[in-house]
Amino acid sequence: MVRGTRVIVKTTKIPEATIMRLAVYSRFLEHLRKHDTVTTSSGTIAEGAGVTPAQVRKDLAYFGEFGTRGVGYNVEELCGHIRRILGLNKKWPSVLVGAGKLGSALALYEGFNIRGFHIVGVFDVDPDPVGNRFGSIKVLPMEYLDEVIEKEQVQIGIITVPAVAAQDVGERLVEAGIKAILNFSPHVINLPVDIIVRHVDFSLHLEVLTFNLNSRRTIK
Amino acid sequence: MVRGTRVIVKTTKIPEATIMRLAVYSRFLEHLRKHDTVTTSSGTIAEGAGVTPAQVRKDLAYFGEFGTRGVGYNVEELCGHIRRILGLNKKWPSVLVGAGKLGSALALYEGFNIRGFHIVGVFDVDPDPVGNRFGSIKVLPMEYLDEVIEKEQVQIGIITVPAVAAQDVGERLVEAGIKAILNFSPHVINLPVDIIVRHVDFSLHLEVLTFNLNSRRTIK
DNA sequence: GACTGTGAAGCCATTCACAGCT
DNA sequence: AGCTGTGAATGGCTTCACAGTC
Repeated sequence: MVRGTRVIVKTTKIPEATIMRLAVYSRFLEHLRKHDTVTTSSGTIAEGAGVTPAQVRKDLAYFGEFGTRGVGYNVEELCGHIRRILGLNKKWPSVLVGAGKLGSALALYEGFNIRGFHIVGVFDVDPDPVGNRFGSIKVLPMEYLDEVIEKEQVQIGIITVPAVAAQDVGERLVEAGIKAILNFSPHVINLPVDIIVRHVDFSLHLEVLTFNLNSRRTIK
Repeated sequence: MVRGTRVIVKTTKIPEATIMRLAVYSRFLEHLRKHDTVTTSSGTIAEGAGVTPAQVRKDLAYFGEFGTRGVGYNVEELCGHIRRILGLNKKWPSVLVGAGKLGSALALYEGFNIRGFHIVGVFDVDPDPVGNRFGSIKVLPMEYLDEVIEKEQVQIGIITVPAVAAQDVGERLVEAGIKAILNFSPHVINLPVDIIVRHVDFSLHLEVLTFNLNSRRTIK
């Protein structure tokens, strides 16, 4: 124990799976809100999120007591709580590196902007797409990376370059001051431990499907 | 116990996380193979995949003994084994429903075709994009779904429609004989238990990032 | 000496079951 | 009666540590 430390560190480690589910709950709650539902229950949320009611309650319990016993949860209120927990009450400007097919789709993808993430810069090493425009954003050469990141206070970087370039781009982003990275390339990247990195690889999920299709047929 | 049953069901449940990691290992092994590496070790694979050596060995142990004690693994051989386990030795034709930005990016994404998945049909309910072409594939109206699925023996469906349409499209795919679904829409879908469904939602991952950025700053 | 394969231990997440509130 | 919040129990995944092999 460090003497004199006044900061109370929440020692309860929250499972990452819980965070992911909270995000799913928030989606479902927004859906309910749109349909003017005022009150809901752990059972209803569970069904909408594809989990068990006990799971919903446990997940929420990590952060406080948001419901009323015997009654349930106020949709509007719970939705707000979860959004605040996830940090969705703030704006999160981000930069995207890799202006290929996937990159352009993500840059234009409405789903991102809707939820508080907006891409303030798209970059590419390859001079070819530079100068092109994706919606209102134009693709810039890598030289402008530091400038944009500092000016717009960007903390999040999205990588959509081919596998071979991923590691380099990751390091480049860290140099430029990025704190968290979403890596869509099919290559694992190694960065300092204080950088939050998440690897999102579609084909990985496809391979889980083929594994299951395969073994299911074998067993039958 | 059912009398007379001769089928030996492998009771060892394999963790889904193991399958996902095997897919990552196979990527790294292919990378090694390209660089003409003949032999490797659990330590090297672990580093390339961002896990521990023990984890690599445990994962492989579910399926057999592929290495040589004191020596390591033959890259070519292990790669083949894993590919066979995941079912990647076969072709997996698939259909994609939802010809929006994300759908078109995925249909054109080289990463898919490379690994044995190829999209044999792109569909959309909205008549607008129908008739457009994504590379060599043209977007068809939903009426042709059953025909294509049967003719091409398709088992995998990819959903890239907006949230509101996801459930309907899922049911439609199941009707048409699809056995496994990759759902890219931001809405959980409920389908019969014998259908394998995986939900891939980018913004979920972004929200994990913002949660971490948020709580990190609070603790500091 | 190096590295795999594996039972056992440890750890973490989910589920259960019930007390507590409305 | 209905539904939340939670300690306890369960189950499952990961890590450890070492015997076995080259």
